[in-house]
Amino acid sequence: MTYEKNVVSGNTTMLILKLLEGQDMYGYQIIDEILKKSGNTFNLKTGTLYPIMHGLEKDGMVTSYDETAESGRARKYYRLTNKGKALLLKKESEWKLYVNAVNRLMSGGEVNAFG
Amino acid sequence: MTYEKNVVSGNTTMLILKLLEGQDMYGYQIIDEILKKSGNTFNLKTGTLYPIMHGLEKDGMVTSYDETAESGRARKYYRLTNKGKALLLKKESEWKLYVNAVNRLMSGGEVNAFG
DNA sequence: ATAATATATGTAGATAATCTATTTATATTT
DNA sequence: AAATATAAATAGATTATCTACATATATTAT
Repeated sequence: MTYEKNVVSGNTTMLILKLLEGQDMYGYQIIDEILKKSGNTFNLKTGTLYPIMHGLEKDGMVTSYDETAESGRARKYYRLTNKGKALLLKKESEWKLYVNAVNRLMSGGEVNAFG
Repeated sequence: MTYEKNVVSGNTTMLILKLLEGQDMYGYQIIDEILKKSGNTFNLKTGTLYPIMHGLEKDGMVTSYDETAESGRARKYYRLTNKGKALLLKKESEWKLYVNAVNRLMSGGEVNAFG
């Protein structure tokens, strides 16, 4: 990551699921999209992404299928399942709670906007 | 943590430094304050806090001194140093960048409020 | 044509943050 | 007197991400 690893930890799966909510994608494309859409902030490594994708597939959160691009390159596309959509909702809600709690702490305990 | 560990990872040090910016505190107090001010969301464990405090002290981010409370209990208070204040600023700025990047991704890439 | 780079998927082992579980000790409550 | 709360601390486990490597094909530069 462009970031200290520790700042980032834990939300990568949520970001991946969110992208797949929009459309099916292959691994390299997910890395590119996350880099672009985050304003060059999240530079996910293949050593991080592929194991996550394999885990998501094993757990039934995504399914995969192979396709050959016009370029001739073989690509493995991932599609979000209903189970994966449910996990995304859960992770979104956890993320919101977490951000709110941090913001409360960072603004001295009152409810107000930090950032 | 009340949270999945992974959602939380990495920002505990920032929260601790932020509390110490307000006043000197001892370990157990930090855990209590973080729990309260986060709305019972961050239930930091002693096995997490004390090693972090020792690391911060070793790195010159905090200094410590012993005091005995009216209750008779021995407490080890921590005080934020200038170096620690600088680290807090850095971590705050990283946190804001991180949240902005996640929000951008979670709202489909446009700049707009998520949560 | 050949070399270098970009695309694409994958694995093994290292690093680091937090957790669980335990230890020690004193104060308070039952 | 026993149980619980406060207070500090450490050892070892778990887990997310990273670095580094491996393999293969397509594109670009020399």
